[in-house]
Amino acid sequence: MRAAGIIINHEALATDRIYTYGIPEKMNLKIGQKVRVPFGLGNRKLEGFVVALNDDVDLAYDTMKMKEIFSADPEVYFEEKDLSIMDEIRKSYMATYLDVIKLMIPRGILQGMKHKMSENLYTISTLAQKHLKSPYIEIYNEVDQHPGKFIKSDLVRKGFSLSSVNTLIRHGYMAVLSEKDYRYNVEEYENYEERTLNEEQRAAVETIDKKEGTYLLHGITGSGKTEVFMELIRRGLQRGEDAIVLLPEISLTPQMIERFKGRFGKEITIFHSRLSDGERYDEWHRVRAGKVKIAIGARSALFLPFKNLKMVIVDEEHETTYKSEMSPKYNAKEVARLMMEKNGGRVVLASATPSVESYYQAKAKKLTLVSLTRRATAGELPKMEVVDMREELLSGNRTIFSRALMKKMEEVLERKEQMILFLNRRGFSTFVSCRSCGYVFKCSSCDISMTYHKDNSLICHQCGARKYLPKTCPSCQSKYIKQFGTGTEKVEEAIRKMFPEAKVMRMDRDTTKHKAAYENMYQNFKNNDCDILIGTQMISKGLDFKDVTLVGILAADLSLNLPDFRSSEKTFQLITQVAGRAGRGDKKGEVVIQTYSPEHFAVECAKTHDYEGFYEREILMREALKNPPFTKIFHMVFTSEDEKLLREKVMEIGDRLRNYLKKYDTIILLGPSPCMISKIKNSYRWQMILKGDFSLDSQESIRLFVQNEMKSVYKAIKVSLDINPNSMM
DNA sequence: ATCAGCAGGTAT
DNA sequence: TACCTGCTGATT
Repeated sequence: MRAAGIIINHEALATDRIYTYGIPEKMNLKIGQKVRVPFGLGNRKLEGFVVALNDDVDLAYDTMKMKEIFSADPEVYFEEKDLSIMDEIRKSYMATYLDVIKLMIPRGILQGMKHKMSENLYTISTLAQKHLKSPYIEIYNEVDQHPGKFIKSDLVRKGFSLSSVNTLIRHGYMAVLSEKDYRYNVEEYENYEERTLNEEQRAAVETIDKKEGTYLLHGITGSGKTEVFMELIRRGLQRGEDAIVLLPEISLTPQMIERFKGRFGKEITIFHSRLSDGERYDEWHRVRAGKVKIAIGARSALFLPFKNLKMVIVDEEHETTYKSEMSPKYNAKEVARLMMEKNGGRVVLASATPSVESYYQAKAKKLTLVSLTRRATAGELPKMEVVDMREELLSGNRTIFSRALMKKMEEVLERKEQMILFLNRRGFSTFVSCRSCGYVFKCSSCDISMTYHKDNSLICHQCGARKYLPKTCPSCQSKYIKQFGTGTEKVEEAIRKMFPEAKVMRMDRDTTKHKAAYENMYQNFKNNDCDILIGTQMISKGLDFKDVTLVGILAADLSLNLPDFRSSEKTFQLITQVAGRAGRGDKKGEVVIQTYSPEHFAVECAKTHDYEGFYEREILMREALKNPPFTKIFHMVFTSEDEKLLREKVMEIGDRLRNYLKKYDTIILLGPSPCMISKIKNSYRWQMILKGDFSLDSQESIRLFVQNEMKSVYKAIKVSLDINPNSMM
């Protein structure tokens, strides 16, 4: 009998393997199909996916005991050519087979998502004399001008009566056609004008277009990287090649969408996390049907089923969002490279502030560096000023704004220009404590202090828990409760007091919860209905407004003091990116950086727009401390509600692992130790950090060792494994 | 998840 | 000896 290798859709570590099933006589089975199979002693009907056929199936298993597949879904979700990349992802990021399959299929498929059908109206014959009167004429014309665009209820919404519509259908003037309804991407945009490329941009295009490979496009803010992407895509399209542009979610602004859609029209799909499952499903099908040649989207767009994918552009490549925090914890930049190496295509990593890892690879000639050193539009790089906040304090200024920034804000308002104030922390104040006994308000289920918000509530920024701030201290009943630290809400309040007539907007997670909020704010700012925009990380990129002449970075130290080996890099990138929002039009831009550590090299180099200088300093530190790109980090986090069991078991595993690791002389183990945030949602957290030169094999054997050690407590303690995580909090 | 198999207990 | 309960381990 013919046989198939099947991955069962079942969340359990023990079932994470390929099962062998017999294929019924008449069944024509292909790789990537979803099947139903009998599983376990009770022969429960479970779903699975075909990953191997016939000769490739491991037939060591006793074929007499082999069960048969019940049925197969005709849809093919992935193909044989995808299997090698899937396996590489699985091994590189220590994921399960099922996790990787879930990457390839549109979300919702496992819940039985189907095409939505729509009952669209069409005209089929011209109106006869007796119906040439109101309201029939109006209805007929409406449908005739927009064939297939309306369903009955649309017309009712336009004020026509349902019975009149039905009359026209009954008399054979119109018909209802049941069609596949694409739930998204119907919006059209005006044609976006093609800009002529400058010398530098053209040279960049030529270099990258000439031959396949991986490129790092290092272009200062405002140097017109997007135009380079568009030209590269245009040339690829002419050769019949597909392309994907990856962007961090927050850069996927209406402005960016407008530009791409205006330029490439219907051949494009916008694929981001705010799509519903149904919308994703439809877009996935449009790609597979070949209706779409280009995808713009977040990380997950990388797995859209293009036929001839030859280019992946990763914009803002230094951003951490390309590393997934969910299993499989893949890095989209690395996966894109694997894919393009296999397909013979191009990867373009682009940034004004490349990640240290990428720049290191460029220096080591593992990828090709292409630079854009001039702003495409007239504007020059903004003038930078660093203000030492310690001196402000010494001179008696205890407000959030330095005197230099105050003066500049007044001038900008005077000149009727716009400004952006950046503070990477939402809420009103960072923490609240009792001045009498020192009690700090902490989240009851997490180990972090709660943030005060202006509606008199305390919010845990880790789990979202919320409670009202009591009038007295819960510990000593004292009334002297004080808020410390500053968030965007406090900045907004201070600004409104100082400049009551200025129009102010605040943009952070709290004010952009609603789908349209971001777009509305964006339009308001663009139309000059706002003088001062206050925001978090969210405003640090993508925004391109010509009247912004001042950017204030209120506390550059916030990211500098994080206990993370990337904190300098993060700070340099943030300052450079935010500063890049200033002076993008004809007017000159100015930037004020407020900090308590003006002498830090990340601040100094950002001030002088000196990426190279920053990199040279930073790479020395990385090497000295054996951090990436010189090593890989293998992070293990153990979580449990039982604090004592967790501590004891993890200590024990730590001892045994240290012993086990003796055979790998390049790998060192740090810990076990409690995580920085030692409790989240009532789960205690311990960690082990392994640094070194991991191969896929050593990674695998360490994973198996740890999982085996965990067997006896697999219900009480969970372990999460991550290769090169973004953060180890 | 779910079921069979088994150990170790209690009721008869 | 029959029956119950809780644990373990495997699922093609």
